[in-house]
Amino acid sequence: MTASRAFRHSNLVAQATRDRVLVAATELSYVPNLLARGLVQNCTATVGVVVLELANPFFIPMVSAIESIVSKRGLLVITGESGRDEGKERQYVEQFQQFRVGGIIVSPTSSRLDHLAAVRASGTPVVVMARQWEHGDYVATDDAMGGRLVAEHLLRRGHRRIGLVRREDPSHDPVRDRVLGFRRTLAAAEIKVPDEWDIRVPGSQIAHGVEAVERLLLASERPSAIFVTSDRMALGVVNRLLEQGIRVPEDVVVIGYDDIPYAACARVPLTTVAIPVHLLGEISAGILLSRLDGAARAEPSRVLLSPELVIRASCP
Amino acid sequence: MTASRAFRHSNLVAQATRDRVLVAATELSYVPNLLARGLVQNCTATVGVVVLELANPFFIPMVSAIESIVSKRGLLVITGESGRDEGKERQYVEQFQQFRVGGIIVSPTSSRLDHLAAVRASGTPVVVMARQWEHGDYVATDDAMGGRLVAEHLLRRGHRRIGLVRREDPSHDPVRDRVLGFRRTLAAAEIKVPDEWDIRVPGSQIAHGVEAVERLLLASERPSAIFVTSDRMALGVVNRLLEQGIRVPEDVVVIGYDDIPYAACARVPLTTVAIPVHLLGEISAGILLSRLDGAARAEPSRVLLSPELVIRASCP
DNA sequence: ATGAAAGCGCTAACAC
DNA sequence: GTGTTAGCGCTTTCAT
Repeated sequence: MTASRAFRHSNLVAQATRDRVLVAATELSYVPNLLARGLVQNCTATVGVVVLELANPFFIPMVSAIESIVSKRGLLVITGESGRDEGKERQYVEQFQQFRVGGIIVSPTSSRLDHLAAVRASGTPVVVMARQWEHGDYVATDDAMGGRLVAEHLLRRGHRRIGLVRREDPSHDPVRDRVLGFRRTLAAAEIKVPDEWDIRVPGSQIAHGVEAVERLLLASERPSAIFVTSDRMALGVVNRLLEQGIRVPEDVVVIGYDDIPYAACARVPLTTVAIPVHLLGEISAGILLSRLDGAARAEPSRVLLSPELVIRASCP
Repeated sequence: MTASRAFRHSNLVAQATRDRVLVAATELSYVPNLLARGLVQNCTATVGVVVLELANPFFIPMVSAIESIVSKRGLLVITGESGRDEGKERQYVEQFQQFRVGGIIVSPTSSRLDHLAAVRASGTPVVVMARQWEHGDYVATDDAMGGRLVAEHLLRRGHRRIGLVRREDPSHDPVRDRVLGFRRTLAAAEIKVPDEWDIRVPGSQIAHGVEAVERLLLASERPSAIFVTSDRMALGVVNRLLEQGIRVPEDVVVIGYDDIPYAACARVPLTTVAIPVHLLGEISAGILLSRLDGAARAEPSRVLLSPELVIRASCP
């Protein structure tokens, strides 16, 4: 018992005794068993995090920020990648519960969040990241606004023949909202993106941007502007356009989304929408920690961050 | 007891009984407690991973590959970021042990690996990633060879006035080995990098590349070629050179290292050294799994992967 | 095919 | 400031 107290830095143990315990522990190369503690307390000093993709510059800063913040409190981070598969997401959340993590941060695949509500109801704090959540804490960005910023910029520059490249992913609201805000703003100026310039690709890698251009160039005419819903794809779009002898921005302007660090170093530096990804992680972690500190019954925190247009050479 | 068996799909339980158990479990919204199991078995279905930086395109594919492979076996991944701080690295490894992880994969900060030897001796499998390890399993790349490839290419192109930009990090062997192989090959051609062209910066971000150029341009003369030990920095180097009106590759050629996906989309597409980062993670995970499958006492696996020169516009 | 008993290493609650 | 007791939920072992 005294040993247990010594290890937890309880002040109910004399300094001398504590020292003796610690010395003995070293001699015996004793390693505390956090599982046993977790069993008793029905909770461990861990945070489970599920994102759509680990190897994605959109999510990396979030995971990194979370890790950095919670590790300062001695919490470990368990990561999971759902790969946009709702089943996998559920599985991770369930597995986290089986391990009795202290809290969970999820960037959900779809807007069906009932499994998260259940977890929350069972007492484990849950924060939804990069998407809104009616029934609990979330930290998201205003994606419709981001889409609007893009459209407004294009309209200001006088573009009317506008194309769109986006990941085919009906359930992923953020992209849907970007497109929604974009379309709505264009519609107000009586502009519509024709179907042949509305390209959907199956992923958001650089290569998918390349693929998108190939399909876009099959159209009878060429747009004067292209909105690409992620910078990674936009990099591929610009590269492929240049390879085809189409100049950016002289012949076609391109606007991306996310403002990844590489956007400024691109073949043609990208005009894009910056979202505070690091903040998303930071604030999510902060909310989770406050829940762990006992704010369990407080009202849900609803945080909506604003994106910003960053103007560079690809659409000056 | 029967319930326990039912959950582990033991075939010592009748199908009918199993079904009844599972139904009852759902009704009671029972969640198995993996901590209790871990307490009994003194080991959990988890893998601890420590890397120098999570938000680094060098490590991301490794973590992602590890996650993808071990998750197929139902193992969770606990991630830690040492930030090149040996103390933090040790702390993570210790914490992993306290949680009785099944195995550990570390990309170590320094070449002092005694703490890992101790862990291994205590029975937890350890794989060292991206660095060689005399006393245990490792998966690394031949960094000296990478440096040699760069030097050979520059020599072939007739460069003799050569600069070097690298992260200041004496303990990080990979960078040291790149520089070593590079220098040795140049020395064989009786070329030396003068001190004023040997720039050390405190980090490996894009911004540190920018900083490096500023310091390089203070030198009395300008080199005709620059080797930058990571692509992220090289992106900053190229950007800054162009901003200064110095053309790449006409005035100065630049060679990077890592071949991150963005290298091909850079302002000037980067000539660089490709390292199979995904394989590093994949093979590390494979070795760890084989250890968990009982190959505990087998000889250490020593895997050394070869880098490849990728020639693009920044040094054709 | 099922169950009973014991114990994994810890902490909460309660003595002293 | 220190020790005792009990029990967290599971698996191992042994019995039936």
